[in-house]
Amino acid sequence: MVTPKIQVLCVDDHRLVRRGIISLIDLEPDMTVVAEASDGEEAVRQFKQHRPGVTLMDLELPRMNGVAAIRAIRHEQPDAAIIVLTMYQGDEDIYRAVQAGAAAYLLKDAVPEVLIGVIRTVHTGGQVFPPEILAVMKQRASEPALTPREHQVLELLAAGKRTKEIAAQLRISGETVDAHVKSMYFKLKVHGRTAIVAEALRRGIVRIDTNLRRL
Amino acid sequence: MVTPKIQVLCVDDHRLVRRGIISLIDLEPDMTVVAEASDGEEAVRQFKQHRPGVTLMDLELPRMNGVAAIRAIRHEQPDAAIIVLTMYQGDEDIYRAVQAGAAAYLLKDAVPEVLIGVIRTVHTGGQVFPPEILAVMKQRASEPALTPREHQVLELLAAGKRTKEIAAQLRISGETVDAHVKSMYFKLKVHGRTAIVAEALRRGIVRIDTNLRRL
DNA sequence: GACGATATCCCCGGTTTCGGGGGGCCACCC
DNA sequence: GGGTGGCCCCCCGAAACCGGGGATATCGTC
Repeated sequence: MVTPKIQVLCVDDHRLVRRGIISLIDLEPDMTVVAEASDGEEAVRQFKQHRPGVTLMDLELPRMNGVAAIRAIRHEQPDAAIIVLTMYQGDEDIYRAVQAGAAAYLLKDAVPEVLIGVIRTVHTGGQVFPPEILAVMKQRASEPALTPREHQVLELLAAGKRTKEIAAQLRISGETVDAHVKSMYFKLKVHGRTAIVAEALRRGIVRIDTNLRRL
Repeated sequence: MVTPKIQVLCVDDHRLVRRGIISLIDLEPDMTVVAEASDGEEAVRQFKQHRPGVTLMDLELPRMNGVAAIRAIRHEQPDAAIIVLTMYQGDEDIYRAVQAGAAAYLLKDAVPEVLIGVIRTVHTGGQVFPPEILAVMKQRASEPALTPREHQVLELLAAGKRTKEIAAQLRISGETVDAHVKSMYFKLKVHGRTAIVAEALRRGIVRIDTNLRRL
């Protein structure tokens, strides 16, 4: 009698990483990688097509980020088991991914055996959050969230723009920009323009775009 | 008659990535991974012990960064063939790694066949720099370099500190800090505190420390 | 309909930064 | 011994930012 294998979808934008994960999983007799994807949109497509029992998802993806992909997949199938497997990039990622419905959160330097174990666990409906991840989640939950507008302002701030430029781009007055910035000083408990940018980057609230320089 | 295999040292802090690389290389009949390392210091140790024909090196490593490890290895053996295999993190990395003596620079999403080919090339003394990497090198070479002092100031600036704090920490006057900052405005062609931080991060000149939050 | 959260705009006094300018010291190289 | 470059210090007016305060409107929720 043949037990059906656990079908895994592997999403990561780096070929070599996918390669490593696949070689690892296919070593196990009771699981197999049925599809891979290198960006968020493809991940959703592949999910719809293959309906894998478990999805392994990186968060930093081109075209559609991991969190958005998780949301799309869970919208498609609300009980989809998704494991986030990513580098640590700040607390915010963890919070967002869990909000979006991730069933587990692992860092990329996890030992192979743990990954295998987690796949089995989430496949049967379980969740796995290591203690350090849980600690971040609890911490984060106790902190005030930024409003959408504040987030927009923060984004532009982190892009190096100054009050006037932000005001122009958002079509609001400079005073309003200031008001949002001041509100964030309180929420993030920092003082100063550069400090807020540093803190936001450290927490992973915003990112800088590191693309190969436009030539 | 047996041709000796190309001996490879694989350095990366993520187990899964090493795993992928190894499974790839060991598939080739004429090469084999003889050692791995997950941080810079271990990389140097392993190099001394095994004297591999080719070293695959990530740049973001704990304990000793990749560039420093490259320097240490080349100091040990000036003709050591080292391939940098990393995610793109800003132009500065490329420049520094090449300065340190890297024989090739590949991005982590390179196709496996390319990696294999590059290993063979550098093993016979060759160099491989893809056109986009070359372009960055040329561009960077034409730009003014920051002085050590400026770099220090930039680091503190990116940590969110303001003029006074930087002055205190560096034991210089606030005016001098300003002078350095102004000099960098010119060199980096930006205006404003937040802009200089954004630009420095984008280029990879400085980094923010993203460690799991100290609890 | 009252309430809370969000978003907008405003005022104001004090501090910091910006962007010019200036000069002096030292070490290294030609 | 005269450059050159890094580093340090200073001045000043204009602009930006800081950190309080308050006012109004909207939009949900309860």
